[in-house]
Amino acid sequence: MYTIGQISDMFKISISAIRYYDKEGLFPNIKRKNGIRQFDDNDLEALLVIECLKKSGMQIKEIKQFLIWCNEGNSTLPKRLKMFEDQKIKVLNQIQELENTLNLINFKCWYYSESVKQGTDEYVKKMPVTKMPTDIQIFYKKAHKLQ
Amino acid sequence: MYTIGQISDMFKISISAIRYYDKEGLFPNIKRKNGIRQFDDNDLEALLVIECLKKSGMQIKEIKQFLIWCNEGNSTLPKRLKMFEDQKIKVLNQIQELENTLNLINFKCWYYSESVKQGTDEYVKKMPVTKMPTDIQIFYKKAHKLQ
DNA sequence: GCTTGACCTAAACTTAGCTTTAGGTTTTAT
DNA sequence: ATAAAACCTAAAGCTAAGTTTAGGTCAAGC
Repeated sequence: MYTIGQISDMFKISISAIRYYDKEGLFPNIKRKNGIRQFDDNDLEALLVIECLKKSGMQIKEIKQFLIWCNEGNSTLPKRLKMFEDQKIKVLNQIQELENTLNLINFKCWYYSESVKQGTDEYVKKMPVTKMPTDIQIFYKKAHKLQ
Repeated sequence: MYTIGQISDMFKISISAIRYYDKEGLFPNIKRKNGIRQFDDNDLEALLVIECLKKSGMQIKEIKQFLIWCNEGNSTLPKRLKMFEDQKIKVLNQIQELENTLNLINFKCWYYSESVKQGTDEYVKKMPVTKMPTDIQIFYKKAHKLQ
């Protein structure tokens, strides 16, 4: 059994945030003694999943629904499966989007490191695609829909 | 030259959002005719970068700073380079975190697809690590700091 | 016995990034 | 010439995910 302060230290989540999660229904079965929350291993496990789902961009309302399903027993297993399958697709899309973003950032890193070397960006700005490094060319053509 | 409505269609960004970006200083040099905004190719280019930086999690205040630097000429080239280099690291970290999240989601997908097959999760819950599929084992050991 | 520290609640406040509303001007089409 | 469509501003409103504040309870150590 852990107090809210111990949980806060373990997970590096502020006490007020944990109370907020509880208020929003993320610990549907938490025990209390004299009004004081007592977190057990189930609650730790729940918090692990909560952190994961939050990082994947899921909202607290949706996470709450999942925890309600967990409490309803085997009849909700297909719903829980579908939730994770849907979330998997969302995370894969997020990774893809970040990789596209990374390509533009890499292009800008190259652009500015060349410009800094020369003290001006006027030559880099005018540089023909064929004179750029190969990996930069690939991005540049994609972004500008050339060739 | 484009009107705000055309920009909105091109970028699939709401008109009110574009006005908000302008109010926040993301188009420091935009032209007006009779009070009506006239977006030129520089503004299109800026909006491309704005979208990219937003997707990478950068706040509008910081993006504004970048656009101010762009207007200040060559003396700010090193600052702009550093900004993109820092942002690159942040994006790489975000991708790493999403991949960790994906591992837990994959574990849960496996867990629930087995449970759905059996109509209950009691056997999957008790399953020894050595009986899990190899890719699932790898995650499980990592997450539970076994072996 | 009293003070300190850890816990509690309810409610107000905060922040970012917009959207909505209300009222007004300009452009375009008929 | 006029009506509709597209533009404008300023200010208020919204949402999520907390944080802060104010006031109170409870257990432990001195």
